[in-house]
Amino acid sequence: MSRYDPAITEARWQKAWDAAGAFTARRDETRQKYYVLEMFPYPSGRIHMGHVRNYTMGDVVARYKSSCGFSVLHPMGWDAFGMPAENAAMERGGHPKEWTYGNIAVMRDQMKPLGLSIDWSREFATCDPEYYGQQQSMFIDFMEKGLVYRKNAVVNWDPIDMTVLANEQVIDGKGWRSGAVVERRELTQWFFRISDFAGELLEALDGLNDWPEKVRLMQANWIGKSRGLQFAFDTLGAPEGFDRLEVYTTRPDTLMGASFAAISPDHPLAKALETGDAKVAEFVAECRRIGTSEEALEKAEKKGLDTGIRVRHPFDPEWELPVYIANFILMDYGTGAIFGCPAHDQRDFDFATKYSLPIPPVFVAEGAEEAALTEAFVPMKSERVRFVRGFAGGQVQTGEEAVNAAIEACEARGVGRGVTNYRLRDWGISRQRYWGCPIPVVHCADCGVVAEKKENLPVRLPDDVTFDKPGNPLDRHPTWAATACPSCGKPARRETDTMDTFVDSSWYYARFTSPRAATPTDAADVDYWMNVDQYIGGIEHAILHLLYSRFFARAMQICGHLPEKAIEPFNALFTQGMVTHETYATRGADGRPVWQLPEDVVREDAGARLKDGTPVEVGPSIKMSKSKKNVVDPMDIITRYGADTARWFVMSDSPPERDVEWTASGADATHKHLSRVWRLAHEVTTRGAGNPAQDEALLKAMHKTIAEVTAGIEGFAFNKAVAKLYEFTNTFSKSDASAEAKRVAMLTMAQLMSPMVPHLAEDIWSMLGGAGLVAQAPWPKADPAMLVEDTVTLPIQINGKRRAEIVVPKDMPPAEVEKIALADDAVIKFLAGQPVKKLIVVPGRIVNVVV
RNA sequence: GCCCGAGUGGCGGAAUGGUAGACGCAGCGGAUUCAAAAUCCGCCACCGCAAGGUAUGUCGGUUCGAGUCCGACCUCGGGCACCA
Repeated sequence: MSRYDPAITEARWQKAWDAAGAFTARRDETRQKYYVLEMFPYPSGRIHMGHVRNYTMGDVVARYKSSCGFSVLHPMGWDAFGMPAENAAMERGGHPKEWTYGNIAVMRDQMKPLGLSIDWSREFATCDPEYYGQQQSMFIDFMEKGLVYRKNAVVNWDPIDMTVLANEQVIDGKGWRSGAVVERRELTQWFFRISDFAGELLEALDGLNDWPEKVRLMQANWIGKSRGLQFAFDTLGAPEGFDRLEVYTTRPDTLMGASFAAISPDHPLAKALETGDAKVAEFVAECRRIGTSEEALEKAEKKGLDTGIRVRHPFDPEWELPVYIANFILMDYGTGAIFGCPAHDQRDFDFATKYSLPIPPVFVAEGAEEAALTEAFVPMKSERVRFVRGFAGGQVQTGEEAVNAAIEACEARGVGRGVTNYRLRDWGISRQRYWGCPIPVVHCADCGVVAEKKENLPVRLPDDVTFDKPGNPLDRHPTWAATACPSCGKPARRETDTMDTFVDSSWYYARFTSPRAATPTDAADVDYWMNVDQYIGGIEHAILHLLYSRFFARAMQICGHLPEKAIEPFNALFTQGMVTHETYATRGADGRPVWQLPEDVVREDAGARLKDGTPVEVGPSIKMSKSKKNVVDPMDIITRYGADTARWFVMSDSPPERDVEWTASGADATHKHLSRVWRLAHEVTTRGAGNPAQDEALLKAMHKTIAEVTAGIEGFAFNKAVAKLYEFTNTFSKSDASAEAKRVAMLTMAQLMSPMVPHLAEDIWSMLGGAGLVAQAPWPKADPAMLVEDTVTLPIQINGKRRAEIVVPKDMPPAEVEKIALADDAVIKFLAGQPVKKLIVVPGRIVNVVV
């Protein structure tokens, strides 16, 4: 055979790995463990390029670490609950369970040919009753530890379909199917007390040194610690029970610039006014049509309604401020009520301008005079400003100093108290949907809300459900909810809400350490395998999934399911970029976009069309997603060229943290390169003696490549590792070194390539007589003696511009380098006799002559 | 709107504050071939005949020296708590 045939070869090596049990993770106390995990996939139907990229990256790390002698755990599972399964059932009939397990079977079959070094014996899906039953058991533990509670919270309500909508299902304020204007509606829901951990989750970020700085920053901002003043206004003309209005402000130093107070439409006072005042009721109803997302709220036009109620300024009983209901005040942050200082907050400024309220400045720029404002003056808190209506601290101070002084001054006068607030809200986990983990509690008329007994777990989802009408099938199931109260035994009703799918993904990493255990985790296994040493996933999970997992690990530790060391479950995090693709859409009858698959679109110079000629709108290249249909099927590449080509391709070129735009070109070239390497290896077996005088040069290049590829893999710069391997391929190809040197060099190259293209590497390894499997061979080490160069080429700059270069011995003293540089013909020419003002010699780097 | 990123040849990208464009793709030229495929060799930022000049989204700044550091802006992307 003189050609590389992946179709045969890849299957053969996969069998060989299986036979050797190469990827079965074993608790081996004699070896250091390494747990590498990629964020597990949602079984959407077929694998896409993002999966190939993600899992190949993890595989490179897993195979590399294994070669370095670690006992590696590299598992795979399925994040299998969620809305799309129910949507599919509604659209196409069938059952979410069949749809989900069918997708899993397809995707598993697609992933296996990739040759990933996964321990498939640990596979599970979060919709397996064995998994969600353990989750229910932990929910009950959390209840016992006071980590769970119920309260009212708002949801998007579709008044036509009579169902709760996810934010994604609300488009321009309307339900995606019914088109009805969506309302905010309150429901009693289950919450995890993540906000109790706000301070700890924030502080512990400092210890996550192997997380990207940007993720830590995003999480810190999300948690949003602030120091401020909470105080109460006395009200005038408010309904009974609302004599005082509690507000929270992070800028108490601007209290003398207050011009109004504002409350959230969801504030109890707004609700009290709503019943007796048609205008308030109408305005509040309008506010409730904005939807529940913070984005929608912030983007909506800022509006308010004067309630007629007034509050007294705490420092001046004669000074009255109007109380507005304003659509931009969040009930979930602070007290749901604020005072507005338009001079120093742009949003308040716009509001005051709109409703003709006064705009008294509190401070001006240092050295400036008080003047009418055309926009809010909002300096950095660290900037010094001159207070013209201050009441605390010196006249000139920074915002920060003023805030602290104001809190002290207010506390001294008995106006409120300094409090630390967090933006982080408790985690609402109730979903009014079928395809999720049932919340294991029972509602009893006598006993109230009671946890299910653990021996009755799992509370299984019923199979006989229908999706022909909107709403929660569990709610309308004739018998499922009927049960006996675990406490008194009387007839009672099950909770019909299921859990947020983020719960499922908040502990799967721990379950992988003992996936069949009869308890959520097994002490010996979590102790050996935790933490995840390297976690890899999309940047889109930077906040929610990762924060929830950090919370969950703490909660599990409290309940005895994780050791203390695992409260930060991910030692190192790598956020890969996304695979993006252009989007294609035609227009539906209602004018809404109808997304089209790339494979159905014919791209033309002027635009794009469907195969039947329908014009297609081409949208920007964005994250591949099922909902936008801008997905490309990697299986085409695998069947045509083999898995190694797909793997090498996604590791080349783009740095892993950067988004990569998928284009069809390039796969062919990748395949050519791999064939070339194989051919070069094959030639080694047939060539003549060669020229031993060239051996050293080839082996030096080999050791340099070992160092560079190792550094590339360690540093998650796979694209650079690949580039260095290309370079070495060229060097190898041109070298006429001896047969033995070439054999050694090629064996090493196969090893260095093996994390990326394991099948090809095995083939070359066995062809050249390598011992055993390359997958189990120890990683090569670069010989430092072979990396040393004797001379160095120094560029010479004149006034920062490169004009010449000199070759000097590596360790030449700077004084001698200076002499040689100044004696250089090109340098003399460019200096043209001008005196040298300064001469900078950076040893081994550069010479700069300043004239 | 708020928080976080990214922007370098025709394209993907490389570059501890030290020769901008490694490596790859595409393109061009050549060898081989009856011809092709495959393979191999060479060229390849822009302007300029050249000397040389201009170039890392834009505008400023720090520095002997800036793609890299600082400030402002522009564009694109991610997240915004019920998409996963």
